[in-house]
Amino acid sequence: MFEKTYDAGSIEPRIREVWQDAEAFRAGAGAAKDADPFCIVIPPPNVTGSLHMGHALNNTLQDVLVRFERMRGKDVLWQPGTDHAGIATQMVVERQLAANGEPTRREMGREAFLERVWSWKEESGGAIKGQLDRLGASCDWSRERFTMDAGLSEAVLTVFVRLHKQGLIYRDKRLVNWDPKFFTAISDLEVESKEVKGTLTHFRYPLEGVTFDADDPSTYIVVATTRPETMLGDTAVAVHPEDERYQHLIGKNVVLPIVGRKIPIVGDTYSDPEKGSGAVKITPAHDFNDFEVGKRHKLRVINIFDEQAAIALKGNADFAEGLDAGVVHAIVTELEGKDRFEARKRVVEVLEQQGFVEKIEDNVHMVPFGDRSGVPIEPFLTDQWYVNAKRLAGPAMEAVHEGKTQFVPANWSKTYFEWMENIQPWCVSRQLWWGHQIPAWYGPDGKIFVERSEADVARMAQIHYGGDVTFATRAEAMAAWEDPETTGTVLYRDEDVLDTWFSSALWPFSTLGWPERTPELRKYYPTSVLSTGFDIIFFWVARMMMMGMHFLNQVPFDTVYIHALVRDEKGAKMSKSKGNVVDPLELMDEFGADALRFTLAAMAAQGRDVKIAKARVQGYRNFATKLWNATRFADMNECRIDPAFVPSEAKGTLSRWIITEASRTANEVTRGIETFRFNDAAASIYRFTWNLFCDWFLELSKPALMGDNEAEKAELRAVTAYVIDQILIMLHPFMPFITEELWQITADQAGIQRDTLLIHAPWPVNGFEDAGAADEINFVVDLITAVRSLRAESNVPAATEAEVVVVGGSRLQEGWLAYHDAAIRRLARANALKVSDVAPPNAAQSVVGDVVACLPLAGLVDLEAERARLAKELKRLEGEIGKIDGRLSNPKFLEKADADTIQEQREKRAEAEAKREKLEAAIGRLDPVS
RNA sequence: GGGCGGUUAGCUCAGCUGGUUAGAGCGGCUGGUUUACACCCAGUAGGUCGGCGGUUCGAAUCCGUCACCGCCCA
Repeated sequence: MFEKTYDAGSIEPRIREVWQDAEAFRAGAGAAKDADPFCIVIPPPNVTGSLHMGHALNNTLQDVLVRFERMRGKDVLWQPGTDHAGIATQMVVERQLAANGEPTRREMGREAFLERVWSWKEESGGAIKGQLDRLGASCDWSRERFTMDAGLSEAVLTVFVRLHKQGLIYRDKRLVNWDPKFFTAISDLEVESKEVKGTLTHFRYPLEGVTFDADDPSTYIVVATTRPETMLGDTAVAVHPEDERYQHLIGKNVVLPIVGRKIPIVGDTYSDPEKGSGAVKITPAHDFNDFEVGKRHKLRVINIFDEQAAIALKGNADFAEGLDAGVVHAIVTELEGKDRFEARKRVVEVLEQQGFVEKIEDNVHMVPFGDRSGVPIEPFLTDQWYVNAKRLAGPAMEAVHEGKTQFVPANWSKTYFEWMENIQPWCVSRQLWWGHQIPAWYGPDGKIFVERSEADVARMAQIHYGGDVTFATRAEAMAAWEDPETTGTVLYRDEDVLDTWFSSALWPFSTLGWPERTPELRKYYPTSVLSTGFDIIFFWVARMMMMGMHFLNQVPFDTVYIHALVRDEKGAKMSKSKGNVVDPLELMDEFGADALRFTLAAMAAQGRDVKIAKARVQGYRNFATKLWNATRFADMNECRIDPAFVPSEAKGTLSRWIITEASRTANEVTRGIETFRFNDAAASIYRFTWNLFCDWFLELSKPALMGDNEAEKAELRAVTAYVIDQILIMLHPFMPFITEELWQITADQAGIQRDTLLIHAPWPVNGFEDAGAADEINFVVDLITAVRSLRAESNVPAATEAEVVVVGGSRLQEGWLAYHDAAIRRLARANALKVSDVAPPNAAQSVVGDVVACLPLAGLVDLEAERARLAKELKRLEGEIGKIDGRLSNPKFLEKADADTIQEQREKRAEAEAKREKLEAAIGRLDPVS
């Protein structure tokens, strides 16, 4: 039964259950026979995550697509799941341990720790699933996957081993972005550069063979740095080869202060003569640019830090080489173990005392921060595993060039290409425990075995070494290798895990069962659409493209839809630290999931940011209520679904008009969704429902519904029920809950059984069109609007009924007026509707198309005001006619514009001219007869 | 420094391939207990489409340029 008001909070959980019981989201549910497949893989949210506005937007849009295609009868799979989020998850659990005062990760050991993470995952992970459910996301939860589950881990293993055998994964010693808080490498995409107020310290490096004199610039060279402490690892000074100031010094040495190392002055274009002194210090172990300079000049690479970015010079052979042992000892005593910031201070102090500091300036510069840890990243020289991304990028770029995958909006392909063209080797190893452990084993001779399993490794190792092969932890293996007593060969497995994105890159096919050749893989791959934010193009889209092309030789998806970024009302990016986060869960609590979804869809215009405003959500909540009440009204008037009703056979023009409009709307909504113009689709269904169906159709129907023409009444009732059904269908992808609920209620009221739930109801095709009916109803609508306007402007009290006289109507129009007499009188608040050849005296007048609506208001009309109003309208019209005349009298326009346009302008002019004449006549009538 | 995008009503935004009287929602104002709905109804005000220049018969729409704002990459 119909409750008085629509209550989203109580309806939504019930509808969710209905879908669940019907397994309505299951792959292929509701599909037509031999249907085309339609598949979307969800961008896997972090297992630690909770629903934020970006998720809400993205998943709403995906759900609109998915529900739409499902209703069109396609075989739909929306594949859900989460990723394991290496660093984030490990962090969460470590924090929990700390809060409980439990042993740390290192204290409890790898195995115990991983157990903890798993049990955390089982209990608290994946909260987002319930939140997506709340939103109405119709993913096939029975197929839910997790990047660490067995199947996906198998895929990861297969990919790693194969890429390694193909030479596309390799181990290398390079500078990485090192996170000194988490003690792990991270990819450059996980680094955020931020502006920081720091200092620029200018050092004087004395030239070799001259006596240093701070007052004599010819005895030293000035270098400026934002990171003074790294000078301990300097191995050169670079100047621009064409810089006249320094040319004579290239090839000479300077003596590094404190350290005493003699390091060369090299000529390299990296040094910018315009900047600072034009000379720069080169620290290959601690700066990416310097590393390149170092390679070009074969400079030594001296690492001065440990993994916490604290000074580590004790026992550091690279550092000690070529230095006086006493000096090394002094430096170690002074600085050993100090972190980089303390060391910075101390180094500057010492150099200052010795006169080596020329000046220290305030300086704003960019500093790289770890996006998870929030600490400055340290370029750090380590052994890591790399993917040869350049090789994989080729086919991935080619596929987009050839249009096999299309970006929507197309512009984003630029971003994709830009990154792909400049792609760097992808560092995939992470010094974490939570993740896919790298399938690489090390032997005592430095040999590395990359295989799918320990058994495979054992076999290969036996061939390589002969004799027994056993496995141990890294520490144990190292000890065994040192121990002369050891018999056989001891191997240990790489302790590191893979970047989470490595497994995410396989998502479009690993979730479908790859490397098994499953039926799902065959049916749904390549998937249809990938929907995501632009910030993920590099992280994910590009990598899925690379992996998909490499391993399946097919693109992972036909279309990449890039949605807007959600911002707050003022357009600022939402972030917890700014405190401007709008919580979608709260919005759903307050206004319902349908309202939130509709808002997001309506605001998802392409190429724009989405600024979420509460008032907007409220407005669409009101829309849901409006629909609810309209349906309730229809029910009160016994507008019941009539299964025998055939819309194309409706007789009344009002019926034929609204059916025409409904089918036009269906076309618009269809096109909107097909072209990812969600806002257009949403606007279209909104306008139809509220402004046409509720405001006009229902209002115009009222007299007939109240009247006693039973045949007419019966048809209107059937039409009303039919159109409501159409609205429910078209609106369902946007507002699934209220529509499904009404689908049930209306069926119950009609005492019929629906063939399917609304979620599987067929989408409308092949529209009905009766343009003649539209002419008639539009005439009536315009007339009513004009009369209402006249009343308001003439200050006719709402309660007063006035007479309406229509002047100059054709026979046809007079017929319309007679037919709709009751409706017009009702909506225009008229006690009589008359037709006349002459306008009554002292009437307020308004030109409606080719007739004039008159409101005779003896004594009530302010003639001056009326004249002014009509004159204003006349002026506007004359302006318009003038503009059109300008065009039509321009020979070049007639020559160059196409025939249709010219014809259109002529028609417009004729219309305007006719209206002008009526207006002039109307003004003439206001003059007292003289 | 390189690239991308934005600037349209008080606010938030539509306006696709040039020809519209430049639209919507919110907000404002006026008036409303009409067989649903005040989360409503009716009416109404409000815009030199950021500036300048160009292409064109015709520019909010295309091109250039400047200004301001935002984002991405160095």
